[in-house]
Amino acid sequence: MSAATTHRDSPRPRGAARRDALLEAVLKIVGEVGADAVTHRRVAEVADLPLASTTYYFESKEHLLTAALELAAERDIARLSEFAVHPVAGDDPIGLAIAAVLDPTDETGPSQRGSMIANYALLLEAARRPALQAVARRWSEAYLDVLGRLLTAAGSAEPAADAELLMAAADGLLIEQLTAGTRVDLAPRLRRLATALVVTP
Amino acid sequence: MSAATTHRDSPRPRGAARRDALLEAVLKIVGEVGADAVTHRRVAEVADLPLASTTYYFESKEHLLTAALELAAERDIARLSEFAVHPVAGDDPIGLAIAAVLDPTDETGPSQRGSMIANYALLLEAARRPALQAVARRWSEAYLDVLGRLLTAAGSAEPAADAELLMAAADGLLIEQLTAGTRVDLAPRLRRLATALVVTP
DNA sequence: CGCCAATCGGTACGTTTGTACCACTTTGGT
DNA sequence: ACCAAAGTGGTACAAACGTACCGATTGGCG
Repeated sequence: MSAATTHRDSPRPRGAARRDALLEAVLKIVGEVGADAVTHRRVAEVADLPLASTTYYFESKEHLLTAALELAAERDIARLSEFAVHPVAGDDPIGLAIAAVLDPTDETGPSQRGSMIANYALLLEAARRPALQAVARRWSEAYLDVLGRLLTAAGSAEPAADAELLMAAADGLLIEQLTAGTRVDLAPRLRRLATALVVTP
Repeated sequence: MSAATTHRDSPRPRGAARRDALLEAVLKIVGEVGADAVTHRRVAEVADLPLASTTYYFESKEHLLTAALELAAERDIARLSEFAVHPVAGDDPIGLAIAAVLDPTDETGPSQRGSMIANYALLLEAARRPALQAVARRWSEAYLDVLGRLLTAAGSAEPAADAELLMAAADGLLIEQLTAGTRVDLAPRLRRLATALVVTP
């Protein structure tokens, strides 16, 4: 975070804030309008920056989308890590697992919904662009790691398999909520799944 | 009585084949390249039809995408209905449920993968376009109906909730396979989930 | 200070886009 | 056979697009 003021070999050159603002704008547009609405001009406008800044920091639109996926993934992984370092034995591990996987839903507001749409839309881009698959894998592995830990604490006989199922079910339920426009609390549903898995040998 | 008393009972207007070919082309493009690659010219080229045919059958690009989602949904619902009318008691209901939800994976080849990507990409469009949410709901309800029936036969205490979880998990696993580029048999994983749910009161 | 490279921002260019238009052919009821 | 409606396809055009270019500006280092 803290940048050395003297050495210019710092990994954060001067205009890093602009770069971040552009990626932020990409995520906003993808979530609100769609990936095909991501144009250099619109990104620059949303970020309140001149058009040329987009080509200065990203050599092509492809790189812009790739970097946006990476940002979304890294941001979510950072959020997840708070759940990973939770050694408190008193808490319900299943409840923590569900909270970890449902956390983005908690914060109300349409912006949260938009960022979730952006996450899934960009993730799906990885299905067609091999360059993004590495990011997608890191993302899911971060989830599987945290969930596997928590399910082990919950007494699962197959923590790896159960983590995969829990994550998949959460993704599926969230996507269904987004696409059908419904609004129900997913926690009880996932709790049924998690408890059923944990008691199964 | 008037001259307009022509017989319009024909269920398919004359140019329906062209309309279908255009929608087919849209699905192919969405699956192989992406939704933002769907342009009038490319659609016409893939369908081997003149450019003007796209504007003749669809008044805008938006309508084109909407109709493509509807086609994908109706096609998949038709496939599903074969599992719904399966009264054979000797079969394993859980196996049938897994087969219903994993069926598109069976057929090998990259085209199947592409159509699955197209399905999820178009489905995600419904998150932003309210006009598509009705289609998305019909689609998921068709799955929930079939799965609920099969899980009831399997002895589930909560067939509706379990059907929702099974469908969500299948979607999540399929998306993960598509985005991470992995290739494993999902049936055993889903069987663990289904059996765990069925034995849980 | 004065320098130099990074950063900035305005503008230009060739391409692609969505959509409109219009002349032509085919179709089916009378 | 006739004719309105439906279908067909070539072309046109303004707008938006990705990207290149280049002079002005900035801030740390000698």
